[in-house]
Formats: sequence, C-alpha cells, structure tokens
Amino acid sequence: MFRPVSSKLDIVSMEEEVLRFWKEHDVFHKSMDERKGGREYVFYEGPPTANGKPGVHHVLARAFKDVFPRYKTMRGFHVNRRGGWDTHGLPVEIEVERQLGFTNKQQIEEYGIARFNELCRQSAFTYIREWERMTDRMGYWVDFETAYITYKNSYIESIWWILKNFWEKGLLYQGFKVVPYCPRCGTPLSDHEVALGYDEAEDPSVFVRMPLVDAPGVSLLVWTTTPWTLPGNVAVAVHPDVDYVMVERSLPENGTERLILAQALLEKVFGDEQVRIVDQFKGKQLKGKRYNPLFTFLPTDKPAHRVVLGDFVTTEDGSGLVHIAPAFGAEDMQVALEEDLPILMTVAEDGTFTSDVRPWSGKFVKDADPYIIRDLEERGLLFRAGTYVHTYPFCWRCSTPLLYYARPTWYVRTSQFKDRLVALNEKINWYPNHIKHGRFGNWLENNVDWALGRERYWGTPLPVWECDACHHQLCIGSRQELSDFSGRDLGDLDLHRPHVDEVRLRCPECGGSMQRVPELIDVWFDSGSMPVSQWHYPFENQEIFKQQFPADYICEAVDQTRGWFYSLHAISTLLFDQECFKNVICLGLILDGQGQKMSKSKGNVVDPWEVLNKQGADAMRWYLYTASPPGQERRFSSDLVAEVVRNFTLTLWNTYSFFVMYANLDQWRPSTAQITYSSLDRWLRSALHALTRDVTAALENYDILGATRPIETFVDQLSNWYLRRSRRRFWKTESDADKQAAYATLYEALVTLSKLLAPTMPFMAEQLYQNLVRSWDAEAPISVHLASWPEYDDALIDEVLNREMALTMKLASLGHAARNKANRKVRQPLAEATFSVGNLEERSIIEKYAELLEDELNVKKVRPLDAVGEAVDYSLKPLPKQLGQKYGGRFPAVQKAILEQNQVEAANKLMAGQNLVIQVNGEVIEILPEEVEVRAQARAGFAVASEGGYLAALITDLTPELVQEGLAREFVRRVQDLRKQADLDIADRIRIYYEASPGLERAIEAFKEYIMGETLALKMLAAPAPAGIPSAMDEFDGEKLTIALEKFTD
RNA sequence: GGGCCUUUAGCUCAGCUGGUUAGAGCGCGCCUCUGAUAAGGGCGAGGUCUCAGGUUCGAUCCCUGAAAGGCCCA
Repeated sequence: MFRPVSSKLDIVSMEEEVLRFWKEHDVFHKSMDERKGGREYVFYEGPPTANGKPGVHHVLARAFKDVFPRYKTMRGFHVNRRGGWDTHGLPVEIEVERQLGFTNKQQIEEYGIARFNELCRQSAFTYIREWERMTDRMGYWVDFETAYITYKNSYIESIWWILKNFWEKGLLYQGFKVVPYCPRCGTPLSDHEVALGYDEAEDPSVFVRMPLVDAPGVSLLVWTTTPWTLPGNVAVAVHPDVDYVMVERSLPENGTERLILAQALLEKVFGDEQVRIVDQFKGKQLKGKRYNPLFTFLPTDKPAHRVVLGDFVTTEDGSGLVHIAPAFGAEDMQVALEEDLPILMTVAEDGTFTSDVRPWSGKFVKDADPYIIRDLEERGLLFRAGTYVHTYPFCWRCSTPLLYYARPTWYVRTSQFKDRLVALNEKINWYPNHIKHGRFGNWLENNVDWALGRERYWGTPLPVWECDACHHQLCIGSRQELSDFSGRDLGDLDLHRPHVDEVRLRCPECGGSMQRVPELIDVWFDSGSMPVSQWHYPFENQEIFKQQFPADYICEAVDQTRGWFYSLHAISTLLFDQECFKNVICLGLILDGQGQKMSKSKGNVVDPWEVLNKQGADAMRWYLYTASPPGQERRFSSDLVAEVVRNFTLTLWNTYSFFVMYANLDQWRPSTAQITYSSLDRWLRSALHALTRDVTAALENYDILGATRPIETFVDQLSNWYLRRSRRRFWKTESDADKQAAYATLYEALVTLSKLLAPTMPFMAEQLYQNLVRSWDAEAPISVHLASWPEYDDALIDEVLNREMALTMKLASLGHAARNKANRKVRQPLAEATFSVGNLEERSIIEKYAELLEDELNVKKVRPLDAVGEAVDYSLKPLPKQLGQKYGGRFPAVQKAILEQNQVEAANKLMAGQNLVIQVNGEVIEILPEEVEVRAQARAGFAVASEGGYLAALITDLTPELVQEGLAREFVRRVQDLRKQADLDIADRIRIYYEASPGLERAIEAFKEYIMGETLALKMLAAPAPAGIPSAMDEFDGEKLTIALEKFTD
C-alpha cells in the first residue's frame, strides 16, 4: 500500500512535514557526508549581512544558489555547502550609531571604540534568526554550523596574510583619493550618504582666461562653478574629437583678444556679440599647449599647466575646456594619475585655505569665492562671472555643502594587472553571457587601483605599522609576526580596533616605536578573500583549500559585478594568477507586480513570509526559476506565485493522487515483470526520457529555464492527455497486461519527475519520493536528495512517435472544435469524423490512431477524408521556407505560378506523391510535394474546423440508435454526479431507482448493461425510490428523469 | 555623459540559425467535459511585435538611428 493521498493538497503542512523529516534524519548533512570521497563540486556562498531582514531578493538568490549543489549531489559529487556571514562595514556602524543617537565620528571616539565595536559585533547578527528561519523554510541547504564569519580573528589573519603578500609584491601603496567630504564633520561620506543629501544650489559660474605661453594675445577660455579650486589648477582638459575654434573679439577698452573654446558653445558664451572665427581645429591639436597659471601659491614638482585630452569633456555647459584640480575632483585626480600631473593641496581638513594660499588663508573656501573672483578680475583674467543653479550634494547630517576632496588613503595596485584580470575573465562562464564582456568586462578594461582604506572603526584593520621616528613602514602578515615585532605573545589579541592600535612595534630600521596606521580596509576585501580566509589558509587547512579553490559555481545579483564578483576576481588574480570561479549566474532585480522597484518608501515590498506561508516554498521557488531568464529583472507578487500553484503544483499533485488511489485499489506494486506497453505508453515514456535528457543537459549548462519549463509542459501532457486518455485503463475491473502497462508507465513518470524536480522543488519531490519509492523499497536512499539522478535511455526516445502523437492531439483538438461549431456535445455519439492532413505520411497516422480519436471524440468511426469530393475543396499553399531557400529571388514568381495551377488537380497530384511541373519565365521547374502544403477548405454547410493544413469534418446526422446512446450517457452522468454528492467510495456498488419519460426509459432499457457497468450498479429498478436516500430530478433533451441510489449491501 | 539590459495581447511571458495565418498562461464573454483535478477542452474578443530607416524574394528576429523604462558607473 502507498500512503493514501487526498486530492486536496495542503501545501504548507506538506512542506512542514518534509522539513521535519529532513531534520529528523539529518538529511542535509548526510547529503554532504555520504558523498565524501566523491568528486568535488565547489560552491561559494556570498556572505550576506544579517543586520537587516531578508527580502524577496534574498530568496531569489538563495533559490538559485540551491539548485546546482543539490543537482551535483545527486550526480555523486561532494559539495561542501558552507555558509558565511559578512559582519564588518559601514551599514553595521550606521545602525549602531542610529541606536546610540550619534551623528559624527567624534561621538564614537568619545564613547570608546572598544564599546562601539562590541555593539557592532552584536548588531551584525541582529536578524540572524530571521535569516536562518527563512533559509530553512525555503529549503536552501547551507551549513550554518560551520559558517565562516568575517570578524573572526582567524579570518582577519588570513586577510593580513594576503595583504602582506601584496605588500611584498609592492602592490600596496598610499595615494590620494578624492572623496565627498564634509568639512564640518571632518569625515568623508559614503556614496549612499551622499545620495541622501542632494539639493538645489546656486553657485558662481565663472569664465576665466588662461593665456597661452607660446601665443601672445591668445587665451584658453575655461569655465568653473568652483572658483575656490582654481588655486589648485594644474591643467586644462579638452575632448580630442570635439571641434574647437579660436575667435577674435574687441576688448571694451581697445584692441582685441583671441580666445579658444568649443565651437558648439560659441552662441551660449557670446550670445549676440560679434566675434570673428580665426581658426578651427580638433581638440587633440591643443594637446600639450602650455599656459600661464592663474595662481602660483604652491610649487609644482612636475610639469603642469598644460592642455590634456579627456573623453569626459562635454559641450553641454561652459566652454568645452575643463579646469583640472586633482585634489578636488575624482575625474581630475584620474587625469592627474594618467598624465603625471602634480597634486596641489590648497585646502585644509576643516575646509579652509592653507597658509600657502596667503590672501585667503584660514577662510572657508566657499566663502572665499567672491574674493577670488575679484582678484582675477583685477588682474584681467576674468572673462565673465555669473551664477549657476544645479543640484549639489550637502551633508545629510549638518547641511554643509560637501567638498570633493583628496584624502590620503591606501590603494591596491590592481591596474598593473589589468591584462591578467581581463585574460582570466575569459575563462569564466557568465550567465547571462553579456555580463562577461559588458558590465564586468568593461569594468575590468577601465580598471583603476582599488582604494582600500577606510577611516572607520568596525572592520579589518590595515596591518601596516609606521615608525614615529624614521617613518619606516612594516606590513604584518600574521599574529606570529605581530608577536615577534612587539616582543610579546599576542596570539589571543582581538585583531580589531582599538586593541591592535595599542600594539607598538619596534622599528627594525631605527629601533624606534611603530604605530599602526589608522585605516581599516574596504569590506569588499573581506568577502573577496573568502576562498582563502574561510579556511584560515595558509595557517591551517592547506589541503582543503586546494580542493575548494576555485569555485565551480557562484551566484548573486547583478549589483555584485563591481562588488563581490570583482573582489573575488581581483584578489584571486593578484594572489594566485587564477580565476576564482568558473561559472557564475548573475541575477536580475526583483520588481513588484507592477514592475516597480521594491522600496520601503513606496511600501510595495513583499514580505517573503507572506508567500511562504500561503503558497509555500516550492511554488515560490518555481516561480522565480520559470518567470523569466535569470539575468532579467523579474516581477514578483503573491498572485503570480498562486498561478504556479494552480497550474503546475496542483496538476502534478492530482496526477499523483490519482495514481495512488487506483494503485491502492488494485494493490499494484512496482515489479520487474515484462511489460507490454501501448503506443500511448510508449509515447509518454519517449517524452519522459527526452525530458530527462533535456533537463540534464540544461542543468549541465546552468540553464535554469531549460531545466524547469519543459517539466511544466510534460506534467501538462501527462495529466491532460496521457491520463485523460488512460483513465479507463485504470478504472476497468479486469487486471490485464494493459492495466499493468498503464500503472508501470505512470509510476515511472512520477518517480522520475520526483528526481527531476528535486533540485528545484525539493519539498514536492521529497513527498512523491517518500510515498512512491521509500514506502515499499527499504533499500532505496532515505531521501530523494540522496538518490541518484535519473538516467535516460536514448533508445526509448522516439521522435517519430512524438510527432505522431502531437498530430493526434491536434486532430483531437480540431474534432472538438468541429463539434462545438456543429453544436454537438461530446456526450452525444456521432457516426463519423473525417480528417484531412497535409501529406501521405500524416494520413497514415489518422488510421493508426483511429481508436484513440474515436474514444476521445465519441464517434463511431474515424477515417481520412477522401481525396476527392466530400466536404471540402483544396487549395495550395507554397511553403516559403523550402521554396524561398531553394529559389531565392525567384520565389515570388514560383509562388505565383503554383497558385495559377488548377488547385484541386494539383492538390490530388501532390497528395499522391507526385511532383508538380510548372513554368517560370520559360523555365521548367519541378515542385516537390513537401514544398507545398495542401489545404482543405470546408464547403458550405459542413461541420468542420481547420487550422493550417489540417481539417476535421463531422457527420452530424443522428440515427435513433445514436440518440438513445446519447441519452444513456446523460443518464450515467446523472448517476455519477449523484454518487459523488452522496459521498460514496469510488468502488462502492449501488442500487439505482429511476423514473423516466418514455423516450429515456427506452434508451435506459437498451443500454442497461452499459449503464450498470459504468456506474457500478448491481441493480436498476424502474420504480420510485424509498424515502431517505439521495435522489435527484432533472430534465434534458426533452426528457424527464428522477433518480435515487443507495449503497448496495446484501 | 558612458556601459549594459528591456520594450511582443489588459497582465506575465514564449517565439529555435530570418520563412505558412506571431503563440502560451492568467483575466474577460459564451459553450462544454469530468468517479483524479482547486482543474480540463472549444469558440470569441484582444497585437501598427515601441518608432524610423536599411539589408533581403521575405524582418518580431539581422544592421543603423531614435524613443521609453531599468541597472551600474561618472
């Protein structure tokens, strides 16, 4: 006996039962342990931060992460499914600051870094229970017990080892990075903090003259909205391909001057003023021209004050010549690095000019703007001054305008490895593929050095110590080294601030005292180092590390291209000159049901629990897999998941419960006995094995859509064709070979489905497997997730049979359509259905599947339409695919010639397999039968339906005999309804009482035996029913009927 | 401003290397089937395949340009 299964499915309790089963038998750990010694399949968990609640996008990523480890496990691989948590970084700090009501860094220092970091350590796991609960409930198998945690000393120590490695290769250096900086708070702001504070601002708009050294009377016309940056100017940038002009204009005093600017901006700059264009050239011709600096407060240690080229220059505003002050703009800094320009620091940390800038020293830079403008004017360097309204970032805490400001920081010299980064990317399979050379590839091509330093508290400290005396720097690569240089055992030291800051080292150069530099490192370096750090490599686990690197598969959302994907790739390239992951699925964003981005402010965030508690994890996962290609953004709503339940889950479940019900009734057992399959069975098995082949291939190619959508199609065909057509085979009383074949076929399909679904629908798969396999086979693996992936048998895949059945389904569908048009319900038997098809081969299929079609359409006879006469005319449809490819440009003429033939004559010829001979421009051409489709068209007055070259025609005349049979079927239908209403068991025998109008009475008498067989009636009495038993009255086809029934007991 | 993605029915999505009348599901209206089904089947309404050029015998598909939306980066 299989466990009885209700046709009603309570998804949530079913899934909870499976969860209990997995826990009870520790199936997850068995899935790793039992495969030990097998080939390794390496998966990396991109560590989430658990200081926020998990959302739908996390479910998405975890659903995709889960598929391949499950699949590979079933293929015999050992998959170490270690979890991980990202614990450092600004989001954690901000959350703690918010709790403490802090608004600036000084408050943290006053509070104490030790206490602050302790709160961060706890805060990082605020929602860890939520994460574990959600992960567990959705069936994502990842090992939390062994999860790596980025704040652990061992993890940090491995990062130090990596940094020391970089240090020794000369890849770690101090430089300047331009950051948005609040001069009042004295701190740089992160990007998302900047995003909080954009506002309208009115700034100066200033055009200045920069006189060329080698061309007296000629000046570059340069525009800026930040005059305070002009003392820091070291270059002027022009676009190489933009047209520039030199114009001559009269000066108000007297005489003329010549100015250079972009041609496109002439009108904007000069308006109505008449100027004379004296020369025109491309920007690249200006390259290297030297000009006299506006200010010379600071000495330049490198060649400066010259024209450089930059693609970023636009002709939207200003003059098309951009003033470059490397200390005050990220782009400027980039140019300075590329062109080897000096960096002039004219501004102090509090936002005032330094003492070098004598006239305005100590003045807040923005307040100095008017003085600077006046100074330029007095010296004749100002062309025009006005104001300019634009959006500008302000500090979200104190509303001070932010300055873009170069801060000293640490860099990793990744740009030196650009070619390797690009080359190693070639080895990675990206899904979707366009990321490889698109978003990710471009990012690598434009690689700039990784700005590693962060002036914060909760993170991995940069292990560089500097000597107070001789400024010698030392990079520490392990706790052992730290102990050695400090002269005491620091093996148990907490490697966070402030504890490491307190460690003083002895300078190996001068014997002086060394102090750690203040910076932490970027948290992306934490997560990007996980292949190494999760194992505390190289201090421990050398073997495991080698085995677990690189990864076969990782998967995250597309926002990780510049995040985790990059940090993994960069670290791996610099450290090992090897790619870090071989296959990566890059997921799109989740949108709400209306296609809007989910955001808290819009209030359209879907809580994953809403769906998990209603439609369940399987349906949610299935929707995410099947909705659209993984890289695409996808809409998500509870309703869309509910559709999955209705269309897929319940269809599958009902098929399964049908099987269990009848198998139990017949006490059917899987056996190895010889089976004689019907053509319907062979068709289903052919489809099943093709499905197995296709799903397997898709999973091997990381194609989730290919691994899921075909299963939907198969389940639909299983339920709505195979089962519908086979119902009687299960229902009939005798247990013959045909019935055995039906059971064996359906059983094989369901068991195979449970395995094919295991990676994607783990709960349903388990449920089916437990009942269909484990319930009788104690030898079988205890879980479907420990079972072997199904093999397919190529010999069973019969493409011819598949085509035949597809055609048969089409003909059945046309037959139904014709019935509809003729208004002949299916319960009324008809004498004959005839079909017309496009060619001879298909004609034979009509005969081959006549019996099936007769049954499906409830007709006494099915046959091909006679080639001549009958209900139709014929016409020809030349097929463009065949003829177009063969005759190319002559196709229209060929088509015309074919249509000019006598259609009926030509059709008969072609259907007889003969060629059609036509003439085109005097040339004789033979048209083959497969190049033209013959179409039947209904003559008026016949019940026909057609689609393309296919047509069904019905003979709708009814004999008295057919009418009676129709009435008998109506009677059966009423009895069956009543059985259902009376809640009788499917196998209960009954006694029927009935009173019918004379016509119906005669029909019942004539078909009494048939009726009793269909309804399991042992007695039929044409008499009034005893009181108190279920009864019904009805009128149909002009007849009246009262029936009643009771369970037959002796 | 740059890179990438998307645009097909009211909604969610297919559409294979260009080729018959562009499909499916949901929703809507009508009809129907059923002793597995919460379902299924049929018919109908619903499409300038975002737009404009080009290549081709033929373009939803290839090329160029534009528009709208999205993501990332400046």
